[in-house]
Amino acid sequence: MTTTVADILKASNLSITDSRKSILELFKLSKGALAHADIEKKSSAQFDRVTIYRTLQTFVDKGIIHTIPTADNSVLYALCKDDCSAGHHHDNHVHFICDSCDTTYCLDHVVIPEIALPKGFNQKQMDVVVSGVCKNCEA
Amino acid sequence: MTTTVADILKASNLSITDSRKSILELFKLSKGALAHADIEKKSSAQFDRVTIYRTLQTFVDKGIIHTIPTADNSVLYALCKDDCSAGHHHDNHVHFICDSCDTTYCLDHVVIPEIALPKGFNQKQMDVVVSGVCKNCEA
DNA sequence: TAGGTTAATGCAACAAAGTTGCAAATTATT
DNA sequence: AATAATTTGCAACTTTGTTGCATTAACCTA
Repeated sequence: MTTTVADILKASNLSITDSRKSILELFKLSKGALAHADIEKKSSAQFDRVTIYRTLQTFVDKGIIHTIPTADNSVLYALCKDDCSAGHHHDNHVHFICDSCDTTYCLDHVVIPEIALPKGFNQKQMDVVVSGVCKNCEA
Repeated sequence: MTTTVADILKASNLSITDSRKSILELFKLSKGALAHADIEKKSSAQFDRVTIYRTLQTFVDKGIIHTIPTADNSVLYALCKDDCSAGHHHDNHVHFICDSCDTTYCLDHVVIPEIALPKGFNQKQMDVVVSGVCKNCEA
């Protein structure tokens, strides 16, 4: 039942390499969105900048992660959830980014009300990114 | 009721300068979102790159324009509606990005309800980005 | 499991995007 | 009109992302 990162890579016909395993592991552990900078920090100079860029791009292409655009022009990456395709459209991520410590939180329990789009607009995914000060930095 | 660009600047306590007038004029003429590059082009090397950056930043700070997230991680700027004031961006409308044509829409009339964050989380800004298929691509 | 093939990595160099300090020029104030 | 306060432009720099190519690691077949 436990899907290993290797399984995910295999399922996408990707070679199983150290960098891919590590980076994918990071996503599984953080359970939230990550910026490119986060990954560079957390993998502690283990991999080349270029490798990380290419790995992220590969994951996006294969549908393992997706990008979240934000207004401040930073890109976030998050794991695509399986139940997304299963019709269970609760892919409504709420991510909170702390301006102070730069941590990204995945606020799973925060519910977003349905949003009524104008006619003709077909919603596939919704990303909500809130920024401010988190509970740890709110001294 | 013709509000000149000078009026807008004055209302925000900004000095009336050539660059600010020209750039603000561009927004009024285009009646849509502009990228930094657009402004550099359209003002035909009239102003320094840095001046444009700073002017846009000033406008954002004063609530004259706001940034729009896009799928390809470029920043777009658009005029705020009248009820935007400095510091108090009533800019909580939804942005819709079409997966098919990559166009970003400002859905001005779709208002986002307040979202209750967990204790200790202090909200400063919120971006809601919906992606899917827009009315033009929905053939 | 050894050996050849394919794919991924790391390096270097580059390109683009954005920032900062400071002197010169412009705008506002009296 | 003269002075004070902003704003601009320049230069240098940082950050972010990209590309080509040689090296290395992963995969596949026998």
